[in-house]
Amino acid sequence: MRAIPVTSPRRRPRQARAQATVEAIVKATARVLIEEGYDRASTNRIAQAAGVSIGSLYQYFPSKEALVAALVEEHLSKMTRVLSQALEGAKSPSLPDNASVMVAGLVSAYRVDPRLHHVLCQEVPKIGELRKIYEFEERLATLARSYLRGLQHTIRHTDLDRAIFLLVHAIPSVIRAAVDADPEGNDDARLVDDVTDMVLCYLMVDPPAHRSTNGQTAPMASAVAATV
Amino acid sequence: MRAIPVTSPRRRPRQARAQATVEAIVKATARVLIEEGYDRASTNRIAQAAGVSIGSLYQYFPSKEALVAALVEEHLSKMTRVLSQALEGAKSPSLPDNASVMVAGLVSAYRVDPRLHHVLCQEVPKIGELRKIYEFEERLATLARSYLRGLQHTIRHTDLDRAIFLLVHAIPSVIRAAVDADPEGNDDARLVDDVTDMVLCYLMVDPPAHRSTNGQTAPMASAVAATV
Amino acid sequence: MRAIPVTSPRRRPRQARAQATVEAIVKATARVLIEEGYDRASTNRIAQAAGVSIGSLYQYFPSKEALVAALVEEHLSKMTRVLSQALEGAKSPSLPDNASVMVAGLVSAYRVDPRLHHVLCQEVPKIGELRKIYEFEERLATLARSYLRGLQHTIRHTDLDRAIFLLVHAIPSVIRAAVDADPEGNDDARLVDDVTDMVLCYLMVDPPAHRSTNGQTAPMASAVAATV
Amino acid sequence: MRAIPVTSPRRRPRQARAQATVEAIVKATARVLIEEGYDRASTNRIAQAAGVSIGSLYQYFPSKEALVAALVEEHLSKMTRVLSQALEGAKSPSLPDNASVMVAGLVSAYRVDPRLHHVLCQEVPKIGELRKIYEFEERLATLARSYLRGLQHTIRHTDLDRAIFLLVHAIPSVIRAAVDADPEGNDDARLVDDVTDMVLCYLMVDPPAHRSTNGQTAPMASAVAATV
DNA sequence: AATGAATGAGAATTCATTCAT
DNA sequence: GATGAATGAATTCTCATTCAT
Repeated sequence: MRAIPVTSPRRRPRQARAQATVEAIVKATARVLIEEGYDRASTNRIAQAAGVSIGSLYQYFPSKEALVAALVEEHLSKMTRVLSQALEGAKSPSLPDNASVMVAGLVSAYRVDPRLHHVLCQEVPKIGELRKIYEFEERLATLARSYLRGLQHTIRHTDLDRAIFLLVHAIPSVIRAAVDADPEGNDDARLVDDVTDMVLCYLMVDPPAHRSTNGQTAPMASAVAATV
Repeated sequence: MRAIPVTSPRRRPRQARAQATVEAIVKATARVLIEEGYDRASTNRIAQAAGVSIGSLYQYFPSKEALVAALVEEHLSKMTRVLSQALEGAKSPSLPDNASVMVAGLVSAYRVDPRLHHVLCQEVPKIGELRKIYEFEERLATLARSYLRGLQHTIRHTDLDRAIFLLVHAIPSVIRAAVDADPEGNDDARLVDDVTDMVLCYLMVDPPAHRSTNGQTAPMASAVAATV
Repeated sequence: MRAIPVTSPRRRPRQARAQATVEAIVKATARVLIEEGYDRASTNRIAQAAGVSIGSLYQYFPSKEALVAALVEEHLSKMTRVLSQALEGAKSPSLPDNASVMVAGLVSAYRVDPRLHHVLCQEVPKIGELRKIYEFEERLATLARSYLRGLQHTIRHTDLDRAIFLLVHAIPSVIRAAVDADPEGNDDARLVDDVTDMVLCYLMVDPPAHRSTNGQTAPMASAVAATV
Repeated sequence: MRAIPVTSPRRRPRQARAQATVEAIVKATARVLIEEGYDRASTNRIAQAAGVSIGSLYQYFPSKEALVAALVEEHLSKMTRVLSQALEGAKSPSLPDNASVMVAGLVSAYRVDPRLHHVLCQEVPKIGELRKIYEFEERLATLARSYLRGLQHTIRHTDLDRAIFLLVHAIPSVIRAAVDADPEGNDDARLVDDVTDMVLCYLMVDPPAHRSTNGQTAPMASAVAATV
């Protein structure tokens, strides 16, 4: 099958100068990936974009894949951090409240760098370390599972894992599509409402009263979304 | 930015033999794409896999992109055909009935060649003609729009396009994930039920009685699914 | 330890044109190896020296090692051929007669392309297929063994294999050194005599009468040598 | 042709610490050369193996060639030292006695670091200073010449230089082969006997009585060998 | 003196594509 | 029409060497 190249970083930069170089390289990787696409993103081009010699690039990254893997890792941790921060505020035990905060957090996460995310998901071959892009959704599933377990009684589904499987695949792709379609994020409040609505309809035995308001933004939910 | 190569087929083969050659090449492209991934899939390898000389390949396809574009086209039309066939049978005007048939049709469509679909969606750079892979979901949206317009009164949403946007992105990604996770398709009946349930919850003012059955397959829906 | 690269030839040339290309490449490899040494002999330089594009080179040889391996093989078979031809003539069962013919044959073999032989032995890393340069001496040992077994009674040594081990390592290196020191081969007749003398002294219970003639060429032996 | 790089050591280290560094580097060179082969032995790898920064390496050695040249020098002087020590003991004017001591000394010399010797002889390109590896055999020739001149009358050969040429190329290669084939040196005593026997047969008008004992170790000779 | 970051020429190798037969 | 030989730009990656700290 396919060979999996080495992706573990090569040398830990000790001096500040080297740290800067590494960062410049990773940043340049993102830029080139976005602007040129995965297969046009040659290591030379990336080095050039980073204002660094090709030798320096290989001093820190043993292969092109290692480069992208580092970027994936960074991007993922950014998304995770954004999501976590968004979730910190709201600790209401109510599913509806939480759902909208969660969805709003997700939207923020997917706003971190949508164009990079796109390339990482749609062009990068998912081999070895590069499979890690999928991890965000896995973390999401874990998160959802642990939260929803405590609310089993308000949920229609007997098979919670199954319900989570559906949501964890349905929600991100809706958000991703919406984010891609609306780069400025003008409509994010409504997006949050719509997705939240979808989630609540799907999960709850008795969905909340705003059930029929789709098309008009429900005030509270969008207030939360706007703060993200 | 990125150059978009010529992708229109070079010459329409008139003779049966040539037709066979073209088919062999496209089939080989699919095979190599699946086995090697996009960037390892060289035209020489494809020609070899097709049992054809590289010269012959270029006789019919002016570039690698044209080759993959042809494959995308073929794959898309197969999926569309499978979906259409699935929809032909059921003409009940009832949304619940139709939804499950539709979902079952979609599942069948995504079963056409999941591994190829994966490569086409997750690896192939989406430039020029290769964007066409997104067309399936666009066709889906059109289909849904025209069907649901007639049922506005049974639907919660005032902004139908918006609701369709959500569904059209949510449903395929759930199905794709489920199909990838269950290559044999043993659980397809349940998948159809679950997704249908999700759709109906989301769309209908008064979702049907089986609302709370998730985790147990609703007989009727799975009966339909089984016939696909 | 050290990675062993692929060395089996890539594609069998079918057309005459390709055959010529392959030959040109191997010839160029020898030339560049001799002129530049192993580590300066880049595949690009070789391709250029062969008047062929680098792509053509890799069409037929999957790696630099494969290239050198092919050369080794060719060189070895040339040497073997020359030796065999030299041995064909003389079928006398007498050890002295045979020895000088054998030695003369060896000298001719080591004259095939001494500079190439030198690089192949002294610079090329002996990994994988490239170990084969050592095979000539192994073949020699086999040859000597089968011949000398029939003459056990005229030989001083009870442990024949041991005696052969010594000779098989002693003789070629003397010849090689002499060949390198005398590129024109003016002194080959004397070389044959000297080495033959050495062999006979070493092997025979009663070495022949010319034992003390070293320094003056014994007529018969040199006559044989001259015909090679 | 080939450029010959600077090989003279850059600065004579005066301090003990620097001396230690230099030694560590040369030792590391040997290690890496043996383990990785010449072309995989990069200066960075060597510096790392020496536990020294690449900058320090270049402080003492102006080039890779200088590094290897220093190693060659060291290795050669070790071999010479071992040989000299072995010769010191025996000062008998008898050729047979001396021959076996000499051969035993040679065996010890070639046992100094056979794997390094192998790389140095068989892989390192013999340019510039690196030709020095051949010097050992040249010193040997000188040694043999000066010793044997005094024994002309017991020797069959009128052309002594010629005889020495043969021996000086024959003997080391036999010893090298035997040493490589028997890394533990279990058979060294016999090796010494066999080679000595070969030498005496070749040189002497009346070879000693043990002429026919090959295959059984002659007691005295092996006694000497055992003491080395 | 020492460190290790940085350099960039150059090596091996691939692959889309062209062209002679 | 078909074949497959040939092309060479482009890519990944290494390594001897220099230089700032």
